[in-house]
Formats: sequence, structure tokens, C-alpha cells
Amino acid sequence: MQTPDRRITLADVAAEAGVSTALVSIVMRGAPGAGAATRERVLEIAQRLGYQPDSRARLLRSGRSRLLGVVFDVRHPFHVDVLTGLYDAADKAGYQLTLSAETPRRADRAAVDDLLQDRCEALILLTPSLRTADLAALAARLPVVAMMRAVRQRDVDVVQTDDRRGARQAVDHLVGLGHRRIAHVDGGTQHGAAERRTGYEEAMRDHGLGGLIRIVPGGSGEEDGARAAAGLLADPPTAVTTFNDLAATGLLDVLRRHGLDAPRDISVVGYDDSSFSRLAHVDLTTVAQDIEEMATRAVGRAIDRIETVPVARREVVIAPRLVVRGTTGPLPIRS
Amino acid sequence: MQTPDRRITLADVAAEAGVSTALVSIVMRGAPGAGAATRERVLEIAQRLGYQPDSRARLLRSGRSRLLGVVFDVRHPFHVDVLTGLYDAADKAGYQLTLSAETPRRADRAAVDDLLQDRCEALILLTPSLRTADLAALAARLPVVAMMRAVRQRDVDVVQTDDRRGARQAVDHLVGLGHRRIAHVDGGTQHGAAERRTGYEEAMRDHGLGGLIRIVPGGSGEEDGARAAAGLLADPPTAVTTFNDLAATGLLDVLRRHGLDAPRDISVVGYDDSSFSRLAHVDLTTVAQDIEEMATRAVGRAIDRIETVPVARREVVIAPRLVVRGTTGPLPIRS
DNA sequence: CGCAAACTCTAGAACGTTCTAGTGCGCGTG
DNA sequence: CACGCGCACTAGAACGTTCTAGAGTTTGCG
Repeated sequence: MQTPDRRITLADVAAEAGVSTALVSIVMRGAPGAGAATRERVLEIAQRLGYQPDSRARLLRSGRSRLLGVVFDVRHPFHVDVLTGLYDAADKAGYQLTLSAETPRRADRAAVDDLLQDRCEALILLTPSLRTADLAALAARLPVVAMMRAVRQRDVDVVQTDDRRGARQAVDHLVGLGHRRIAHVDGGTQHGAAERRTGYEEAMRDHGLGGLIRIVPGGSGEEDGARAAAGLLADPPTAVTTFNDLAATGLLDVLRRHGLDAPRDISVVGYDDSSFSRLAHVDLTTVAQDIEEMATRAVGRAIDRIETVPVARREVVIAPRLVVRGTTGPLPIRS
Repeated sequence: MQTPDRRITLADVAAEAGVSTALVSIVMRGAPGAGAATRERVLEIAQRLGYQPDSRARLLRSGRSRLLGVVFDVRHPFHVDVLTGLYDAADKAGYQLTLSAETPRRADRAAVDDLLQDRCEALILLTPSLRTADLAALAARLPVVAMMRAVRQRDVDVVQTDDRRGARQAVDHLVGLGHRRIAHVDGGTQHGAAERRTGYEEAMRDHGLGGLIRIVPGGSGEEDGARAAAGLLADPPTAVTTFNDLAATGLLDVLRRHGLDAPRDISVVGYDDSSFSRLAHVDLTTVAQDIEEMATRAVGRAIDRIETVPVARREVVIAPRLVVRGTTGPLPIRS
């Protein structure tokens, strides 16, 4: 049934129009150097034959691919949200995106290799789990932009959220509501955990609450939050900031099972504004990363490097934004 | 700082080894026709120079790309889960995947066009929103597999869940718990909604509950579920099956605000086993699509078509599986 | 009217591979 | 010793583009 025929090429269009392939190429690219009448006729014929340029051949010759490789992780709650922004930005700049996913059974090494074969001109990595040395090796071959992760490496560009500031915003918000005994559920060795912890500590001190600093070990999963909750139950604080939304929901769930309701008895702030935190059911106050802005900047930086525009600073730091929802409220009046 | 040099090509390796490019090509592909000693030496040199084949040039010449194009939607909760399975299956079959995403501002038309330019040999579309006519036009050019959506079109292959059966499983489960007054929140015009509704109706009739069939309009979003809940509150049933998980959470939330707790007062079953439904907080009983199996079958079917293996049936229907969690329980004893 | 400049178009090489059709060589065999 | 055969290897075309250089033709202008 299928008629895979031969694909329509420039030569077919050229033959039909009675011109050279070079001219058809000019017309298809919209490049100068073709008469208006011919241009129109060639376009019409191309349309009619269903001609579609072969990007492989095109970039094989031209050297340029105008292709940005993106590695994302299927497990990461908001990586897909970032994609939306990346597509927008790339589109606007006349670049294409080629995606490669990291999955539970496919390391980002493999994802990167796929992209390299595709000849993209720069790599944008979302929260890369590659070691710094590997990143450096990559960066020696083509421009590399790491998103949402700090990388101490001269040749790797970084676009990330000001996590210290995000954590401070969370604390400021809680203090504004009257809270003083505010704990922090730590993210352990996760990327960004150190910054968020530091932000929490600084903010506490700034508010004269240095003596009330209380950090409990946590992690990035729901179960980590649940474990942290168990540790807090003996002497519950009035508010908690967490490493991320997943940990926050785990925490909230255990607290609720023990009769502590948010925001009546305790306030909780998450981090990331993952899509599920918007569910009416969860309704989590959280720190949102400015995904739109980050995506735009990441694409911009990648293109700057490709086109060797000199850039002043290697790191781009974006301000986060507190999203107040239903899990935070005024200090409960203790009986 | 960056040394974009020239990329290492076959010719570089050939020169270094003192052989022809053709021979290097043979070695790199592992094709027969090279001596063991030479083979080893060439491989060593390629390794040392950091040679990496240029897939574009390769497939420009060979015609074959061994590339499967996948279109997914960033908004769809479990599309990313499907990717994991697709990668596994493609890997095993020696094919590569190239992804293109549909976003709020990027129609799947555009996503498909990108893939066509990339010369992939078949397309796998996750819940495509394309019209049937467009799908047919596509299928005339290359094999097309639609996942999770019925397509009444001879040339398009379909891999989907038996939604009627899934809905029946949900009803069976509830009836087994003693429920009789079971309502269904409909998905409206969404793909699969009709099948799920029919499954619900059939199951109700099979259990002799045809007279208790109650279908309320809903949709695919949380707010649709919330609206449906409002409609049920006047005379709440003891259990509800829903079109999907998002609608189920919206429903649950409104019910809870009105003092109806699941599973104490009412049981609710979702559909899809979206990742958020696993949250301890949500803990939703739901119908899971067998993502692993679907991915394997979709890739298999795509490859069959590429290699023109005759296939008996155009549609592959996969059995769903009920995942019992915390939102369903025995019939409450009415006071 | 003559000459340069501008415009439209073309020939042919180039990109990095794979493929086809060989070449040359050693070796076993009639 | 000539012959055929298999093996290791190579030359050169081919894939579908873009690019460079240049060939004709028209236009502009003194």
C-alpha cells in the first residue's frame, strides 16, 4: 500500500521547472539571486510536488546545522515545562531543537552521544548528572550550557536560579506571617541543596532567629520528606521550608496523618512549583523558578557562544518568585 | 578558548593509518572485509583521534537512517513515561529515537515537520491531535503509529489501551466493594472518553445496575472534575469512576471541602496512573495503562512496517490494570 | 553609443559518508 | 605452471544539498 517512492529532491523540482538545482536551492532558502517570476514559479512547483528539503544533506554541505541539542530527564517534574520555553526561544532565533531524554535506564552519557552524532552546534543540559570532568571534555568540543546546576568549570556556561535568594524568600514570607520557629528540610547532596540551606540560614540570622535554626536531613523524594516529618513530630516547629515540592508533599502527608494540618497548625513551603503543586488538592506554597526567562537565557547564551559573541559573565542567575498558595498561613495561636 | 577545530572525519583517520577511507568505513561499521590486524589498528587510531561518525553524512549516503521519530506533548502527564519504554525498545532493535515535542505554543504539525526533515523512517505519535485526514496524508509518506488514540484510517497503525475494559475493571472493583450507586464523570470529546463511558455502562448493566447508570459531564482537567463534583453534591453516589486522574483529583478536592472524604464517604477511581496519583497525598485508585508493553509494541509495529513485514491486524489493544490505592473502600454504612 | 554595474542564472566542486566494482596478491589445485 | 578463488584493500561515484566562480543579459549613465 505504502508508496515510499523516491523522495522528491531539488533535482526533481529543477527538472520540472527547467532550471538548475542551484537556482531552486536559492529560491527555497529565500536567498537573494533569483527573479521574482522564476521564484514564484519554482515555489509553486515545489509545493505541487511536495518537495521537502533534506536537512541532513543541507547541513552536510553548509557545515552549519542551526541545531541545539537538549538533554532532559523524564523523571524530573518540570524539565518538560522548560522545553516549552526552549522551543519558543529557539524558534525566535531561527534555530531548531533536537531532544534527547535521560531515562531510568538511559544515562545522560548516551543521550549526549546521540546528540553529538546529530551534529548540533551547542548542547543545553537540564540539571546534568555528568561529572564536572566529563562536562569539561564536552565543552572542549562545543558550547555547553548547564541549566539549574552550578558547574565550577571555566568553559561551561550556567543558567540557574538564585537558590539562596529563593530560600530567603520562603523564610521572609513565613516570618512576615509571624513565624519564628522555622525548620528546613535539607536536600542532602542534590544540586542546589547547599544554596537553599545557606539561604535559609542567612535569612534566619537576618531576622535575628539564628538561635532557632533547625535543619533536618531530607532529600529529593516524597519518602525523604516523610522521614523528615517523623523527625519533626516530637517537637514540631510552626513552619517548614523544604528542598523541593516532592519532599514537601511527603512531609505534609505524614504531618496530616498525625493531626497537624497546614496551614492551621503548621505552614509548609516547597520549592520548584512542580505542576502537581498547583493541584487544588495539594495547593502548595512554593518557590517558582522563572522557567520562561531561564529558557530564553539558555538559548541566548548557547547561540552567543556558537556565533562567538563575547560574553561578560559565565553564569546567568535568575531571580526566583514565591508563589503563595494554601499551605502557609499566619502563626497559629497556641492554646 | 573554544577550539572548534574541524571535526575529525574518516579521511583523518585514514590518513593517520595510511589506508583508504573506504576501509576505515568498513572497520567503523564492523562490516566484513578487513584484516584483523588492520581492524585493530584503525580502531585504536579512531579512538585516539576522538573520531565520531557523522550520522547525517552516513544516512545521506546509505538511505537508511534507522531513526524513529516520536512526537509527544509536554502537557500530557504520562507521555514522558512512555518515552522511557520507547527508548528501551528502540535500543534493543538497533534503532535510534529522535524526539519532537508539542507545546502550548507549538502545534504537533510543527513537531511532525521537524521530524520529517530529519528523515526518520517512521513516526510514533503519542495521543496525536492531528485530524484524521492529516494523519492519512502523513501515512502515505511513511509508516505512522498512533498511540493511545483510535484512528479510523486504514494506513495508520494504532497501539492503545482497551479503555472499555479499563472502565469495566473500575466498576467491577467498586461493585466488589459493595457499591451500587456508581456515577461516571465523562471525558466529553477527549480521545478515549467514549470507550470509557461505554465500558462503564456495560459493566453497570452486567451487574444488573443499568437503572443506576449516572453520567455527569466532565473533561480532562482538574476544574472539569471540580465542576462535576458540584453537580453530584445534591445527591452524592457512593462511588465515582472518572475519565482521568486530573478530573478525579478536582472532584476529590471539592468533595472533601464539602465534608465528603474518600474512601470513608465516597470512593473514587481515576484513570491513567499519572505520576502524581502515586503521591501519598493523593493516593488515587486508578486504571493504569501498560506503558511498557505499549511502547514495545509501538516500536515493534513501526519497525515491522519499515521492513515491510506483513502484519495481520492494524490495531494493537493492550489490557489495562487496576491499581488499588487509598481512594476506594467498602460501601459506607449509612446512618 | 559604449562601457560598467547589476542582475539572473548555471556549472561544478564540496561536505563525510557508503557502495559498487574493481585490483592485486597469495595459495591450493588440476 | 597456469588457473581460479578468496581475501584485503582501493578508486571513484553517489547521496542531496550549498557554495564559489563565472557566464549571459539587462540596465544605467556619461
